[in-house]
Amino acid sequence: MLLRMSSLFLRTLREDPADAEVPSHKLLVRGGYVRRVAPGIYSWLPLGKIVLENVARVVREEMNRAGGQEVLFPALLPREHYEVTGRWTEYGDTLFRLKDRKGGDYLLGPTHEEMFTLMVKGEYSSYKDYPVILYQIQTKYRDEARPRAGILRGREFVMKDSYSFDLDDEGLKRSYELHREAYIKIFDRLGLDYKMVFATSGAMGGSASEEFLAPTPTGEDTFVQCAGCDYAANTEAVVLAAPEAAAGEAPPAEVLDTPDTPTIETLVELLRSRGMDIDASGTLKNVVLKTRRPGEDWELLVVGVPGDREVDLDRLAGQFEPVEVAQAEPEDLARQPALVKGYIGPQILAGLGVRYLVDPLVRPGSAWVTGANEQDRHAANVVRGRDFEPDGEIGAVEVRSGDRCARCGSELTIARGIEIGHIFQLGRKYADAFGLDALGPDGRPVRITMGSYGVGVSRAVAAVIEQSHDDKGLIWPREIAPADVHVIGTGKDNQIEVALEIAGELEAAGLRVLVDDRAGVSPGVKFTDAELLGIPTALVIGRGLAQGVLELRDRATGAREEIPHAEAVARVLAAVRS
RNA sequence: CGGGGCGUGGCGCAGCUUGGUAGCGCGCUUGCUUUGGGUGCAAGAAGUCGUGGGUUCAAAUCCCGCCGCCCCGACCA
Repeated sequence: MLLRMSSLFLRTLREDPADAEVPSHKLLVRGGYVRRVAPGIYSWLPLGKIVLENVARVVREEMNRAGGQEVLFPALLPREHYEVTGRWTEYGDTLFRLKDRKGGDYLLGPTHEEMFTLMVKGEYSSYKDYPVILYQIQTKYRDEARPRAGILRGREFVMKDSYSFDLDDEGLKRSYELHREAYIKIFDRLGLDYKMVFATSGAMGGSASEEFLAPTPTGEDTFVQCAGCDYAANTEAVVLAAPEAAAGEAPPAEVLDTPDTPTIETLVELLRSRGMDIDASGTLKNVVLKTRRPGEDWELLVVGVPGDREVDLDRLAGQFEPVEVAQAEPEDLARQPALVKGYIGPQILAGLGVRYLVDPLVRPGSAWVTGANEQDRHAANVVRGRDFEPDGEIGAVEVRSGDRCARCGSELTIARGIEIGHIFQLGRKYADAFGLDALGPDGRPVRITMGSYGVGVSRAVAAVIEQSHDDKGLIWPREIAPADVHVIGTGKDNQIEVALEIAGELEAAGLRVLVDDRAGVSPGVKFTDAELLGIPTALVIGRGLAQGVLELRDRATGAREEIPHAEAVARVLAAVRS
């Protein structure tokens, strides 16, 4: 490949576009890689298109190596299949919907579980056919409430999604592992710094799930990582070390008169004034929420957390998906008069038929001061497992920097990252919806179990830039750079001819070459553009040419070295292949 | 959807307070100049001032409505 800048469809900008905020957006636009067409919708110019294809190529190679087979579904899909799984309605406003001339409903695919499931159902029917992994690299659409950050979060984006189909859980696990390994290779090759974080798709779903996050301050996902081991988790899925179990058996629960103590703060203050050794972390706060399945009524839910903690509604929402969670309103509480605001305790919840979940920090056997379900009264020594039994545990507390890792006990820190990949064991949700079975060896149908795996291809381009740029411009990792080497001819003699000559030799040697052969453009402009464009290696044919000297530059390190003209091709090859 | 900001040549902006018919930088065209860090000089091309209405002799500028865009939040398989 040989690109000549004298004819390349490229215009670089000296100023940041007014609508860009994050580095990847600014630099992609300034470097002439992309142009905005509408909010969250971008065109890719020649250099950008090359980079995008490079990322897709890496993804494709690794998916094929993992045994995946590439297919391609339409982006434009009929409503009916998404009706079967309920997603036509469940997906809400984020789904791009449209009508054809006959008034038929269509959508622009946000993800293609339905289509893959149907395709497999249509072709395969025997257990001998399985397992199988299919994938596509396709443009996806989501009508985001607020697209932002340029390429990072658009309404149209390129994504690789793959799906595994297995006969049993063991097979699913293997397919999941294959993807995990493939993703590691992909993101390594893309030159990304990334973390694999646990991202359980919820206490409700419960299947294994991990996200690949590229840590950067501009990321939208919050995760925790451990200072002491390699544990990392999405804040939705984080597991915190539970506190030490109290020694010995707690005395029987007792009810205390605690007038005017509707908040944890006032309660602790009162008890301390009576000489009790207690702080907020020894109290059990019970927060009333409500949940709603799609199309059903709200139900009350009480969540118990240590009194010094806040409930993280976002974290809960992620785990309840697609069930909605919200703070209960006074009128919701009114339906359960036994719940006395400010004095709610878990002791009576089971009797009321109100669902009660606790954060794992509320350990089995732990003793608490909590509400007595009477105005102005609290109860002490209320023990989980003795005086109340929750319906389950759910990570509910707002995670704090300094919380302890459940695995090694070290401190956790909170960081931000861009989600570039996600693998998870879907299970039989879609197979059930469409009745995807294989006929087993015993002549009976076996329900197929699926995995779902995504890589944000266009997003990865932006993520790479977020992690790899400086104040001068882009710094591409070799594997996805638009070219291997940028040959720059400066000067008024025969530098440009020599540049073209060397560029031709480099191309013949198998390199992808960008050559700056623009006449009448000053050296400063060429250097500045080269730094903006970010090709990893540059070869300058300039004033030293008469003495047989060229200059080899490394974009990432800024290193420059004078090399003999005669060795140029060999030296560039060595640099590119290092 | 709530809060904030902004719509003026291709891009980035000034002009609006105090109405008089549009300007700067970048880019683009032509000529000369310069050639290792965004050369210099000169001459040019290019704008329904988001949109509709109103006030006025006169509106980019004042008034009202609408539309759009950006940022923060809500939202985000």
